[in-house]
Amino acid sequence: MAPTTSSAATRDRILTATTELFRRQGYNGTTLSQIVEASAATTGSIYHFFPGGKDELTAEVLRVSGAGYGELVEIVIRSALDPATGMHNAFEAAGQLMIETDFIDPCPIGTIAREVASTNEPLRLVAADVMQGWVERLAAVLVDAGIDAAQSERLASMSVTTIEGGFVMARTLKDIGPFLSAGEVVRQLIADALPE
Amino acid sequence: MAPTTSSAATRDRILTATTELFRRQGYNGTTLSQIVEASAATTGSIYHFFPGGKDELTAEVLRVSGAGYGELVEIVIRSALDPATGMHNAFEAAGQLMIETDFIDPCPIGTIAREVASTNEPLRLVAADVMQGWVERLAAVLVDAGIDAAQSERLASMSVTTIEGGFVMARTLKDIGPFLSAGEVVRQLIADALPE
DNA sequence: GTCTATATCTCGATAGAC
DNA sequence: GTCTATCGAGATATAGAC
Repeated sequence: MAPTTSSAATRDRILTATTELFRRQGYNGTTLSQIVEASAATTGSIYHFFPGGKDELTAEVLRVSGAGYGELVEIVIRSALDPATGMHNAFEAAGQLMIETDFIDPCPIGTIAREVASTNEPLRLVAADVMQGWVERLAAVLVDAGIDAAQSERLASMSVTTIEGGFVMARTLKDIGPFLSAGEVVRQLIADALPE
Repeated sequence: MAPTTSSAATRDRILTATTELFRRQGYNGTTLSQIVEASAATTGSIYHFFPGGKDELTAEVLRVSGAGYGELVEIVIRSALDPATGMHNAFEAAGQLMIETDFIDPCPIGTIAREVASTNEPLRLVAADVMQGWVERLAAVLVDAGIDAAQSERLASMSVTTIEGGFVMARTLKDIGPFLSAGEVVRQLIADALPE
């Protein structure tokens, strides 16, 4: 039972355009009219697909892009010989992306979360779900590599913390040096925890 | 040569109120009329002290509060027996503050930096100066404790990265667990680098 | 599902009296 | 230095034809 082709395409265009705008401008810095223009949709279409307006659209952007980032990072890590190397590769790839995009935010979720955490509880909860999901996903990879559950959870949490902080630093300084050197620390932390 | 009492008080009230609003709502989420109300000033006074409007006021908030945070952290670290313990104390204090304030942002600079990095180059540069200053300040403390210059710079950079990432996590999850456990990792990293 | 038109509100900024 | 009044622009959201 395939969805109507044109509807799906429009909804997707709206989500994609909004994600891209959020990466450059955050949540409060992005307006609906910018989304209308960038997605080549109309105000009517946006409210058709997201009757709750900007906040419902934002929640969906957080969920969809959050799941995408989590999946991407897991794939990068699992395709390496071990998770320490894999995490290192993930930092390298994100750093390369920042260089290539002139330091547009690789992932807007941390920015939006910090923007709305005290003022928009529904959106904060969505962001918290996404971030908790990242930690659990990473922890599962580390458990699969033979690290015990508690240590895996701590390392996974530290990894997400470092990635988020690294984005703040890189984007502000327009320099991936601190980001990559933080990635090297995380690589070592994971390597030290690996069995054998 | 003391400044006019009333003027200085008003200017300070504007800066303080704006910093507080930024901690809850970020840059784009805070309006001039909110600043007027919270500072008990008037539009005219704001433009009198900050002729460049919101952006000039924001730049000054970044500089003043950024210097304040840097000084505070240095004092906390230097008042401990060694910088590893001191850094641990700084994480504990920040965590305590987040609990007490229901997770209002302890420091809005990272949020604002990420909000404006792609859209407001003058403000991005101010934020970069502030952040670079933190790293240099922390590195100097580590050098004083006997760690070589290159290693001190890396550890200082990693510390700021971890603090910023920890703020994102704590504020989003409303849980200081990940923040404190990241602080424990940083404490260990510094302890391992200390001579003797 | 998509479109245009528009309602209602608030934004940042300015003017000019005091 | 501080005040009130207000500007023009642009915000989110809605209405109703198609």
